[in-house]
Amino acid sequence: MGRWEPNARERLAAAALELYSERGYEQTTVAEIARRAGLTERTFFRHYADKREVLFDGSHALQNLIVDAVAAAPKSAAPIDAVAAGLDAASAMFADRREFARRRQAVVLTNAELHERELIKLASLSAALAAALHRRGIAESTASLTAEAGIAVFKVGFERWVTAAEERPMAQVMRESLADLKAVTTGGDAG
Amino acid sequence: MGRWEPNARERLAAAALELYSERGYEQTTVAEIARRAGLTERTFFRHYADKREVLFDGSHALQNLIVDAVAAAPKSAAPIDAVAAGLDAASAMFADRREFARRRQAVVLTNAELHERELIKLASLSAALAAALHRRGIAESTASLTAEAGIAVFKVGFERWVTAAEERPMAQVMRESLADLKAVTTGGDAG
DNA sequence: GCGTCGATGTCAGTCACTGACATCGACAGG
DNA sequence: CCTGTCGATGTCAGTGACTGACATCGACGC
Repeated sequence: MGRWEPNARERLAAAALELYSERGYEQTTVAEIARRAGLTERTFFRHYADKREVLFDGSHALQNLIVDAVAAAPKSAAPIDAVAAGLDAASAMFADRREFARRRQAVVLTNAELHERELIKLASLSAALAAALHRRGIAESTASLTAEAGIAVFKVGFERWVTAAEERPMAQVMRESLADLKAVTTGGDAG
Repeated sequence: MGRWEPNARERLAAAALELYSERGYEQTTVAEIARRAGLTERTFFRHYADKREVLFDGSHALQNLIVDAVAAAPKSAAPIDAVAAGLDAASAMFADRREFARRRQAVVLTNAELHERELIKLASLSAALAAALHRRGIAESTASLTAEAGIAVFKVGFERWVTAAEERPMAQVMRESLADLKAVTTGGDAG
């Protein structure tokens, strides 16, 4: 063991979410986050590239999960169905974290800088998704479009899932949202 | 006339795009932009909220244009067709600005902060689009999904239009992209 | 016991951004 | 013609995010 308490990174992430919730993102200084975690400002920046990134530690894992699920989908599956498999995998990750997701989302959506960061994480996810589809033999431009559509479903589905009055399985909400997209793009009625 | 050269705002925007292109966004200080425009750093921040915003002056006009076109679409038009009308209006705005759009896009996509800002502008556009669809009687959640799908088409279509070898009307590229989305969401073949 | 290593601390510096106050030509009213 | 207001700009001092250089010190291998 080192000279210090373990899990510095996790302590920083927890302290940041607390403080951003309590008094708002802008009203929180990095020095305060570090102090609450028992560390210094400089150490914060050794763990996280900036003040926003501390809320997005899990995004890389989520991306890998989705990409792997897309790659693992049966060869016969249509592009949109491979994407659906990715959404299922993502849903599994969030299954027992709805309360956490809700708290975090409340913070992210009330601050423009954090929202921007969320959006670029989703753009990165979209690019990775497009690459995974391309590896399945889909033309690049079509793959990008399919990926963007998948992210659109994810965004709307996530929003529906997080704000729903009664708790429902995220996978089910995602499938509904995907069905709505299909309905809406074919000119049919979705709701 | 005032004591100063007119069009301070435009001069700042031009100077910023030049400097960001020449030496990169991060290597450019706001003081340098202001100096090239014959102004001071403080004045820059009176015209633009931050160093990124100076490249996004037209986004509000674009949003209004699209929202108005959606509102003006025939009542009988399906949601997705109202969105298509919005994309047509957007295409008209860019008709004679392909070179400018290309230069600007090159800068925006090579810097993460600028890319983030672009994404949140598109998110704002998506929200406005959803609201316009909602005003047409579409259920809120369906409106959001349709709007997100429309933005996905816009993103991919814009990318195709800007990077295409031969110049083609943006409206045509957008309609192709929308057709591809429809094909892909119904499991058909798009390319 | 000793030297290396890795996580942290300390400190000084740059730059984005802000608030308070000063400047000064244009313009309106007298 | 004088004068007071106004709006765009300038000046200056400050805060806070973020960085580079260097110091510290327990763990661990030898």
